[in-house]
Amino acid sequence: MVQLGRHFGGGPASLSEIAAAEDMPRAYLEQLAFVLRDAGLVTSTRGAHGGYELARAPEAIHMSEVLRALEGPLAPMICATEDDAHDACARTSNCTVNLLWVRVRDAVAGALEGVTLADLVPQRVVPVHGRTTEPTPQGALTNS
Amino acid sequence: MVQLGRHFGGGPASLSEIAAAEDMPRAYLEQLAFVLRDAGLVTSTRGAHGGYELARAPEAIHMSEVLRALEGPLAPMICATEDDAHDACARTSNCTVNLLWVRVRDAVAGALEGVTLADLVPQRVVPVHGRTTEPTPQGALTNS
DNA sequence: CTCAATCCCAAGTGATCTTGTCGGGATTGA
DNA sequence: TCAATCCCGACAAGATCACTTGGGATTGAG
Repeated sequence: MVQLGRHFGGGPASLSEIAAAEDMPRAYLEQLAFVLRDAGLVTSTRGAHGGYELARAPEAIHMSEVLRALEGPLAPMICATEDDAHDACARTSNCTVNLLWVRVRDAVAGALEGVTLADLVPQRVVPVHGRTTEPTPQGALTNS
Repeated sequence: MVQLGRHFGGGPASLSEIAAAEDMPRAYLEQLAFVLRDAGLVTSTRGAHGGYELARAPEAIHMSEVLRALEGPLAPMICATEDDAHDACARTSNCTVNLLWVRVRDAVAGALEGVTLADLVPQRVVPVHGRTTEPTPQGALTNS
């Protein structure tokens, strides 16, 4: 799913393109794209030559956002949701394990926060003038 | 599930007791208990007054072990399993997201490693003579 | 010895989640 | 107008999770 992100970084792309490149069903990608759009991570242009585009530079998109958008609030367990309405679990009072989950959750959040989309874009050799696969239009892709 | 662990720390307990205390179905607890036993985390004594007991002191049992035993190798995604037979995902070659999952996995493992069963046992007031809530048994919980 | 309490174990069930599929719109550039 | 594209809701197969069923085997107490 997040494979989507990889493909961005270049211009706007239609779902059909992406579907072909990732060989995933187009209809499924649509679903994900809507969610990402609602989350403000991608922008869409409709009509004949429409498609999706990143809303921000890849370096500015933390994977935590993407994951939260796609999979909901990242809680390893109910009773450790991020918006602390944490009386979801009836056992809450006598359940000390909560502490564990919260810690795990924070660890995950931290790891996710530390990775941006840019980190996951495979380096398509920056164009000196060879132009092999993909131009890399604007200043993305600086770090590993 | 892991609630089991909480109840140990005292003497050996029969499943019926634990089931009553946690109000969970006894039969289900059995399943979990077997797994924990196979993993060497608890020992069992059969027969009339049998029951389960921790195999080690609570401070010596990392939650990572418990979780691994109960839920299998902790991989946030297939393609990031712990035993690095990591060509489970057909897309592996062109999939850079793997890096992300590995990082998340390590973060989780770290968090789990840093918490022992003792940290999750609600303090049944250790007999010194004052202490109400949290005696912190021995040098656990030093870091955040 | 007998019996009940307990652990041992495999297989099955039902709800929920994940991963998609389908079908039909709405919007836009050519 | 027409085709390409996004938009959206509802459905379905498969896996997974939490739990149940139905039997054993082992042991201490009477």
